[in-house]
Amino acid sequence: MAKNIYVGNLPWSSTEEDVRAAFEVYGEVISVKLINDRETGRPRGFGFVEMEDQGALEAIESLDGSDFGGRNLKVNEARPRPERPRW
DNA sequence: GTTGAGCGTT
Repeated sequence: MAKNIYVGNLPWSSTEEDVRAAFEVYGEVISVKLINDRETGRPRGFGFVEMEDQGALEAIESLDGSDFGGRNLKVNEARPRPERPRW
């Protein structure tokens, strides 16, 4: 099983591989998604990481409030998102 | 060439 993790307060110069490198220390990283502004293309400074349940909890407890790129990282379980309707 | 609370483009 896997969990979606919300990662915020990221430096604008950070990339997905940076986040993945930080998270894969605690477990298997399934996917990393950094959110950028769709209209302006600017990085929004937050993203989502998909991990196994155990590794996700370890990463949340360990990386939340920790220093990442000079910023205080914000890590939490992501909010459930509705599936795309297939109509 | 900028900015800083938050929950996503498939």
